[in-house]
Amino acid sequence: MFKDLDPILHSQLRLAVISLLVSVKEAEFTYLKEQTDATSGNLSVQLQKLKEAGYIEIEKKFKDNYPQTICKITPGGINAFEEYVKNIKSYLTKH
Amino acid sequence: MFKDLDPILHSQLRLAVISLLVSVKEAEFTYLKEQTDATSGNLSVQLQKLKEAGYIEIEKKFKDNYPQTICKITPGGINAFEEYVKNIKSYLTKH
DNA sequence: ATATTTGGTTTATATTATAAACTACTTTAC
DNA sequence: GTAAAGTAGTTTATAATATAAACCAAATAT
Repeated sequence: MFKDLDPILHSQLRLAVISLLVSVKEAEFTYLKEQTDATSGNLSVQLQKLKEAGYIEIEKKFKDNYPQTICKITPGGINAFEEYVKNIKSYLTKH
Repeated sequence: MFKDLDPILHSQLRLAVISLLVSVKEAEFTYLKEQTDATSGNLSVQLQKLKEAGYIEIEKKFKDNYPQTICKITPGGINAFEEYVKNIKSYLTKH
């Protein structure tokens, strides 16, 4: 009846991040922070978790002398997102 | 861009319970436990939280000598569910 | 030069979710 | 009639999460 929801994605911030990365494919830390309205600390922690889960890759560079963190979604991340979307729909309609 | 998700409903078990109660209007503890595949302890705790939030009402009776817990959704619960459904959709499509 | 800003990370704390243990009673089997 | 197993939960303890606060290193502005 109810499909299990991937706990990695069942988190407001992590879901928002993946939702963004699914379309843009690549985004800066600051862009994600802006779009999700998260605090830096929270975003930093949640990005690490998405990375540990293999859902995103994180690349650290420098841009105009400042550190720059770039995030990209992986095929596993895309897949997990699509699964999640499919599964949560079982909760959203009346039974 | 992303709407905030009611933390009371952004929980797999509580969302499942509300999803059920939205259609059936009234259900026993044991029925909810069966349908959601939850442990008794977890269900008990989450029902209390839904009650504290004013999303459900809980009535305790006896049926055939056994204790019976009946749950009903409130107008506030219905409203919160509909809001939640609307809001989570902002996460589920590509941006 | 020192104060502030940028772009983060780490650590500590509060909140949640889950599981395990327990309560209270009933039914069934001996 | 009493011991064992089952019903219907609640409470408590533990693990997992989210959030905030503090911190770091370097750059820029005053």
